[in-house]
Amino acid sequence: MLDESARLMTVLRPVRAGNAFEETVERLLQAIKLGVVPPGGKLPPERELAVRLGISRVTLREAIRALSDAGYLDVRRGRYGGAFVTYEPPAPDARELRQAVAEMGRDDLADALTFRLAVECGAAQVLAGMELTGDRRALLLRRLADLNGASLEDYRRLDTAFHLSIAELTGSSLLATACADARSRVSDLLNAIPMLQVNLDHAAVQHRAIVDAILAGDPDAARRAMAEHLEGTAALLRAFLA
Amino acid sequence: MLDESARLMTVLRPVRAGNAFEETVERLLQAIKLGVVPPGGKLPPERELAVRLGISRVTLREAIRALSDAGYLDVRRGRYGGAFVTYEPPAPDARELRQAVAEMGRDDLADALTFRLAVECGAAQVLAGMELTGDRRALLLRRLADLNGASLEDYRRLDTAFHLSIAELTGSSLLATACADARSRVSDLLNAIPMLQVNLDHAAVQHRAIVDAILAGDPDAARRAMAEHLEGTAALLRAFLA
DNA sequence: GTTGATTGGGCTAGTCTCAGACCATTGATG
DNA sequence: CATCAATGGTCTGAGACTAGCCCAATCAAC
Repeated sequence: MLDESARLMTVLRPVRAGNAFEETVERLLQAIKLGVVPPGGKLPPERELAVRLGISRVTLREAIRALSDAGYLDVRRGRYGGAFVTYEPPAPDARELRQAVAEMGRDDLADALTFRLAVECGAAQVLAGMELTGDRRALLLRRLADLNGASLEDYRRLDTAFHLSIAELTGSSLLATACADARSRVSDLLNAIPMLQVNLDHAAVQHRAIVDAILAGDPDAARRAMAEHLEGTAALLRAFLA
Repeated sequence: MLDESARLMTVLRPVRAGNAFEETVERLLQAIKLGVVPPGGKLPPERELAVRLGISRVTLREAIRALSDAGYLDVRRGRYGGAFVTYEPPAPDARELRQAVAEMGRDDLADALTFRLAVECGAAQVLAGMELTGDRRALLLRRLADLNGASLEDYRRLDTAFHLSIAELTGSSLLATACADARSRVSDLLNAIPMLQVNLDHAAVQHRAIVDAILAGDPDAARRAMAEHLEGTAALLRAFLA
């Protein structure tokens, strides 16, 4: 896998991850699990959502039906109806963690963690190297404050929001997409990690360091702080698996 | 675009970039332009390639036909036949550069450059943080030597090979894919930049610094060297556009 | 030469997906 | 209580895509 053929594997990979139905289910699940549409929130109307996703209403409805059957959504008819998110992240549980890893495969896990480390550090570095308007600085600080004031129930969702905001603030939608993808690949695993106060305290310090480095315009420090933070959670994951 | 709806735009984006035919053309073009299949080289047989790309042979043949009509491929029948790459990167030309940027849009260009900066710096950082076997160290050095000994004709292709090797060596196929995608988005622009000896000399020094930092296991230095290198080519691009 | 393996070229029946139209339900509003 | 706008539910005909099969061309090996 070290020779020229590695590049063939990379570029000549499947054009599509599955059929339209499967890919749509995956995308909606990403929106739900990342908390883009929070519990109790409503997806956009079918007609609008189908246009956004670039698929037909029929296919979208099949996907919504599947997620409804699986208990992620509650679909209601009539005006002020819609598809409401009923999914709440399960309580952290080391047993579920081991199962989730088994489903995913250890190689894929390593791949996902490496990918996440690279793109999130890259985003932090890039953002720290940009000149930021007051608006953007304020948004970053607000996300940090939201996270620090979060209940245990909201913590994961606001943590996601904080991390994704860093990528979004770079203004690169490709980078934002990559970070969202990276996060959703490890989302189930992160949710399964018990939230101990010690870890939350460490995370808060690290989050603060990341924001400080970005606002100070220090790409090196931002990269280092983000790397330290992500390595921390990756180490937690590995610890629960050993 | 700074509020919650940014995440809706990111996650609820089109599920598919186009139909199977279009996506296949795009993928094959990526393989050709990145030099994964070099000029004179042959694509895998249709039956095998269709399986790899996860599409039907009919769709693949339509794509090959389109690229053949456009002059990228020469298709020959019979045993030892196949689809041979005839495309050679056009000679650098500032006029073509301006046109290529116009086709792509300045916002998309900024997006692509930001994305590339983030993922390639991330890859360099991650690789520098790993323990590398002798094999892998040797491969990296060989890619560097190949590049330094390249003719002007081969330079771009071997430069691509060098950069992509860094991502591939991390072992993360997600990261390798992201870097290949980033590179192909700016490939036409890079090809249009005149290759002046001064710039090549600068690049050689920077490539050396990147490899040294990676082999020394210094993620910070690797990130910094890669950022400096990429900012250099980005600056060249911007200069030719101003 | 003849042969045979390999490769592109082409056809068909069936499935997936789509666009668009129309129906059914709901609940705020007058 | 009647209305009506917004939303999910359903159907249909057309086009895209696929799997599988067989044909045609080429050329090394015998």
